[in-house]
Amino acid sequence: MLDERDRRILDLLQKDATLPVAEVADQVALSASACSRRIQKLEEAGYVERRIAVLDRERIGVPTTVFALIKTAHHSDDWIESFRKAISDIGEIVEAHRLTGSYDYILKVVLPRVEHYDVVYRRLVKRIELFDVSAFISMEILKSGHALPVDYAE
Amino acid sequence: MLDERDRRILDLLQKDATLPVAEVADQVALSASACSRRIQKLEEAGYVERRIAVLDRERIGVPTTVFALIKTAHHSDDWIESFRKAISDIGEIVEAHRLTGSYDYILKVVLPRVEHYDVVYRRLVKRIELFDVSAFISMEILKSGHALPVDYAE
DNA sequence: GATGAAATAACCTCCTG
DNA sequence: CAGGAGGTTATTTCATC
Repeated sequence: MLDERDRRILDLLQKDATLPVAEVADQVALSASACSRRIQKLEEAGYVERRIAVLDRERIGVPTTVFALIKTAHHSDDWIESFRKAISDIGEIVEAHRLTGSYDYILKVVLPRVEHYDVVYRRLVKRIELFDVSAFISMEILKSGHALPVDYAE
Repeated sequence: MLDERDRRILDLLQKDATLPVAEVADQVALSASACSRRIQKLEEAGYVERRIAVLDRERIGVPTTVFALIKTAHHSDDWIESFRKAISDIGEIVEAHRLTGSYDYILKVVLPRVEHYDVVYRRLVKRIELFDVSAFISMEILKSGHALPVDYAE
């Protein structure tokens, strides 16, 4: 369903959505009108989830990243519900996955500084019981991709 | 430097950058022109890093997420350089951090399906020596935030 | 210094050839 | 696919507070 041009278009837009259609058209060797049509099709088909502004971590006051790996003994529906709610309420937790293996959950937490992790940790354990939480502080971001590989898209 | 309106504007745009200025203006009780000016100021001041299209993981063919936690014995400049290069080259690795603590690195990997993790793993260990790699498969995304908390911004 | 209203400019989209 | 008209949206100007 998608050809190389479509993938290229998606890749360009996921890196910079402010690109004028005319410029995208240039880069994929297409006329502006044809390119505009393709972009519309791609959006209608749901390839583009949404368009967002990526804020600057430094400027926005949360330059620090901590990953929290969580083990829990509780797996009741009630507990899970409370946990979900807590995750959703705490803004510093920007990403959360339920895992397989020796840890049950991973949280990505953004903070003004490392010491602030304690505040978030307390806010979390006040609401739910956790068996074990290991915090890993990010010292350096090697790749901060909002970009997905487009090679598998069809 | 920022007031409540500015934070609100940033929050709206980081959730949906397609919002017409007029609508953002409405939500913060401002005229379109005043709002447009504020957005410009915010961009000039560097609060907005960029604007991007977020692609649909399912549609784009990489619905599966795996977190790889890595320990390494090597810390020479050469090794680090090779590691960086590998990370940067492998598209399935969408995020990478250098950590403190019992693990040295964390990678977020996106894949067409779990079995494909092996392909990425082999591609990585072919290029660099790793002491230990633990893979944690995401069974469920509880929060997939591209959104930062704006409360700390000033 | 920041606002709102109106004028201007830029852009996208649709239509025609 | 190229070119241009028409409509929509954003930006700039200007007067005002």
